Amino acid sequence: MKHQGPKGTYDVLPDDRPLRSRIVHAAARIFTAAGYGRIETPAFEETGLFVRGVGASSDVVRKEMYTFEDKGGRSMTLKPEGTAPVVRAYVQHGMHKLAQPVKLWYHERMYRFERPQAGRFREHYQLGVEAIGSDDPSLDAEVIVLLSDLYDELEVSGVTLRLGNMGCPDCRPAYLERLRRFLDGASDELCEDCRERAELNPLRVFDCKQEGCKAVLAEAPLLVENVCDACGEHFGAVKGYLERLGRDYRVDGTLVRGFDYYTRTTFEFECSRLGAQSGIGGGGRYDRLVAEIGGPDVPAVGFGTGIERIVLAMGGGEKGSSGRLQVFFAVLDEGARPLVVEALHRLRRRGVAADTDYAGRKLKGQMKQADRLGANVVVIIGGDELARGKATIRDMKSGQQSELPLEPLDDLVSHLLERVNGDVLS
RNA sequence: GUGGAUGUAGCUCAGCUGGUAGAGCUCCGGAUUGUGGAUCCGGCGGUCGUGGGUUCGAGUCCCAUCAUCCACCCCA
Repeated sequence: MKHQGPKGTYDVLPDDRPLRSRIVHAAARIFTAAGYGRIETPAFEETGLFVRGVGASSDVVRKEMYTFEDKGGRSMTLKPEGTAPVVRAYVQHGMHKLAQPVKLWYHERMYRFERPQAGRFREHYQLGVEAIGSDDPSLDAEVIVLLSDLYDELEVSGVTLRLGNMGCPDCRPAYLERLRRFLDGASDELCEDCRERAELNPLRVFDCKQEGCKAVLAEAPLLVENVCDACGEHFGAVKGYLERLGRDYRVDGTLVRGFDYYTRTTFEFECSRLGAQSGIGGGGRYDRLVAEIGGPDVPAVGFGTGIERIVLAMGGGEKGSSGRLQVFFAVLDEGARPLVVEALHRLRRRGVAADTDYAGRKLKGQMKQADRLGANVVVIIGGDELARGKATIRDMKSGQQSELPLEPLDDLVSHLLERVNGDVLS
């Protein structure tokens, strides 16, 4: 093959559309009902936005960004995640002067330079929301329930929710110090990776799957249990709201998310139907991020969820037909084509899906094509019809046929419009 | 960046211990001088991922390379 799509990318073909549209429409409806307005941000941003926002120590920034220099010598990066760009837009457009919180949702492509595998791509789509300008715990719950509602609406089964608490700049450093001391004490029993993690980003050791490390970590102090009173109370309130809304969750002290900006509530939805990449969506509170990138010191909370993973969890394989045709013109005599071209145009302008044969098929082939396209009505114009100034109208469901005059075209078009409108209503 | 598996027709795949490529589906046509979804028949379609090597001969064996998939890592 001469060319193929870049590694880790894929094409969305017409038959993939119905399922994807259903997902995005469900999200739009659910987010809109909760007062979220849609925002779109550029495909790329200044590299510095992600370095400062996502964090220089995160894997995403260290080795997964699509970074390039533009013709003006500026370093740009294809966005690897959705929160930093939205926050940048919030600051740039002075949204802190609007009524708070400002609620935004997005549907965007993200880019990360990773080795592809099941449910992981170099270009992927995410749906997400960001609620900026409030630290009310009910907003944390709102955001979590919004995502949970989306999965419910789409009937994604096998989804579970894990909750964590990252604390705040007042209490986390003390905990990290304590964890580091604990890890130092047990460093003989840790794997090489974990000893390295203990230095760089100690929380990451909780991700380790090595049995030896897991045994050690079972005894480790957990951040959820060592936050300050304010963070503890906030977390308690979030849990209370979730319970009131009837959402099951599991508090998981080992839940660690990949971005550095999280504070207090973090959460992750996992789906048993996914494979190794079991996370289907997640997010959390990021009370320091807006200030970090140069905006006012306002708290915020949000999530992102991957379209590909939702598709996978929904069974992915089921493809729908990309569209249903209403009227098909079977042309047997090229003399009829000018008339057909005009009739098609008029029907289409009225919103009727109409098509004809362009491949020189015989009548049988054209009927087959009409059937494939799901046409309700076929208008047959052959030599006979043309000579008599008539068109044969065939109802594809009943097989019944009748004739109509070809001229005036207005009458033929009105008749067809009436017919398909009837079909739509029935 | 690391490990494993796999690369044959547009799609899904067969091809035994090396002898020069097949099926099903799709598409087009015929059986039905101008009528769809069923059946039967026929046709189109492949430098067997690529490049070397071994051999009289390689889809089949060896090496390299590329790609895809799965897993690690990390995340959606």
